[in-house]
Amino acid sequence: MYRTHNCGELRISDLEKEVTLSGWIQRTREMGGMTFIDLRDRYGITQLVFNSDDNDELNQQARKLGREFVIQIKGEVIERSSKNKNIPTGEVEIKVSDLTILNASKVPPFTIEDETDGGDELRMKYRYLDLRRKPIFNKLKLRNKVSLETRKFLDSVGFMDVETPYLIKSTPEGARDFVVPSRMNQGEFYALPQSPQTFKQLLMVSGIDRYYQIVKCFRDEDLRADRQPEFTQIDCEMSFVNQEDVLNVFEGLIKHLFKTCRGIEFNEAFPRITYSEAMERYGSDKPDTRFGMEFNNMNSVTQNKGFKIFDEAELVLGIVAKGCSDYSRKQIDNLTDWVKRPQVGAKGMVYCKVNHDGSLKSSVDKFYSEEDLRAWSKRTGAEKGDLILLLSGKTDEVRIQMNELRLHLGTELGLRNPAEFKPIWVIDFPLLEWDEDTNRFQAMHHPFTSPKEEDLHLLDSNPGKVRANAYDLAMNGVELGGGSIRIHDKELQEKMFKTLGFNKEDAQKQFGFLMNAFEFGAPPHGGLAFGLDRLVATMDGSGSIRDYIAFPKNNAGRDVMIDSPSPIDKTQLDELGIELKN
RNA sequence: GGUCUGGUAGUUCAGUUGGUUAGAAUACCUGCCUGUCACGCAGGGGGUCGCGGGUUCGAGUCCCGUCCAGACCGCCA
Repeated sequence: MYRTHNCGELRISDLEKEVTLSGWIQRTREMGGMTFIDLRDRYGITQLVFNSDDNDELNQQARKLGREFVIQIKGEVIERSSKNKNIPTGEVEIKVSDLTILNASKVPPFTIEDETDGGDELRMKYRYLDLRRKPIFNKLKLRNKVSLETRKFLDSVGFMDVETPYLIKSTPEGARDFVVPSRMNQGEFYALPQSPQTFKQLLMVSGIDRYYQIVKCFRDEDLRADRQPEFTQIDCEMSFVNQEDVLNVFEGLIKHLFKTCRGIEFNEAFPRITYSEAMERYGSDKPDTRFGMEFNNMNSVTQNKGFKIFDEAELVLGIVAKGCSDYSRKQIDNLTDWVKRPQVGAKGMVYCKVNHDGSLKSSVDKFYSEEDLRAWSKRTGAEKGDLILLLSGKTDEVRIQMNELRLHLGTELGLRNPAEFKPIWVIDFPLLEWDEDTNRFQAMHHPFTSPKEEDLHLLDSNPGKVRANAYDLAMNGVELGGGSIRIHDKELQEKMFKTLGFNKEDAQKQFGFLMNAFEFGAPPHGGLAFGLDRLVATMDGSGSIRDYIAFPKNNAGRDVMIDSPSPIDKTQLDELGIELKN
């Protein structure tokens, strides 16, 4: 038997017990004739004590042990003469009578402590050591809890877990596919699913009625702090539902998860905002509503006063930075430089200070009278001590730029509290968006999304104006997930493919299986998918998903621990019928 | 594909206008220390300054190229 107890459970009530413990050596402290060892496992730390007065040989052995050695000990639980209130086991220690080294360890390349000295690169290379650290372990533990509670909740409301295949068919729509060559079908390739979308719809045709799956999805696109090439979705689909039904069920899921995993209760219904309103007020389809600083349309109070930049702009937007009227010239210059970076791309920024004495000072005083500026502060609701910032340009561009500025200022001013959670449903997404590169419309969500009934008549005349039965859940500026009510009618699905520029043959070749299925009694259905990695990270107040994945990939899509991807040898290539270009 | 930031001891970092033998902390090793718990004290070892080229009397420092890492833009139905 390797252990009678773990390293986190012994208490003062266990005094005089003979116990066996196993674990890793966190630290050794030598005190002349005494040696203290912190023994660590997943559950905690227990102090071992060796004394040369009792057993000099054993004490000498203990001194030879290094960090991260795996040992097993037998001994008696005794009361400490000086106690450590910082750890749960701090009142007791083990007077060791028997010591076995189960495995030695090299000196670890970084310290296995909460505040490690290891950098990201090193931690990823030795991820198995990184995972020994409590902060990282706790992240995986939270993920486990969220995953478990998701299953409990969805099961309790009748959802059934069904697995769908990972080796499927490549489609040109959407993200790039990871492809897998087929040995038995040379020259042909499987694709890894970007999502189980079509399969879950087919399961609705099968009468599964309520499906869910916590499932890996794969996208061969560039990475970000919140994007990995393989990621996990909570993927769901329901039959005989409208948008309202779907939103209610999954608002219930999110509330359940926050309550059970974080002890946070949302008493109100999640607010809803239409896509167009979200763009007008926040310039984003995933607004961070933890703070205000909403956009104000300044066109009527800034144009036709002789300032050419504003006069020629399609849209002039203003936001208020609370209490920032005493920003120095340098601070404002820094902000201006920030919005002019290529990543944001603004041409410039206009400011107007509403000073504490009520006077107004702007960077464009030459063009605007005091009265004009009064109108600005009235329009934006700026008060004494505030700073108004204005950007102008083409509507789409200036909204994106202002969104960046708003989030930047929100961060700078400490308004984005990681302990605060503000969910918001964004609804009524456009069905299509114009793609400049291919000169055609693309599905904003995916080609199976149903148009709003009342907008159907626009599908031929003005496709860009058609709204979809599509919805996202955003929280704290993060898109947690989204979904739609799907098309379940073959004719409409065919028309959709036509609008997207598919000819009939291609549509049949790629999605014939789905349209054929629609001819055999497809029920109305819809669903939604949450990104589990993002959800867990957001619930934990973190913007990066990497630490919530046991073995993540780096910026370039590489796993630096196992060093993949890697070349394969010629024999393997030959079997697959593949020849490399160079 | 692009922009930005970084790469110096095992690790995290400092290193001034280009100028002596490249430092600190921590980790590691040795010795001392009987109530430590970030123990303490004394001593010690440890460097191809990512790599290649260039400028210079002289390069960790400047220039060019390249590799690696991170953040972002494009991309992500």
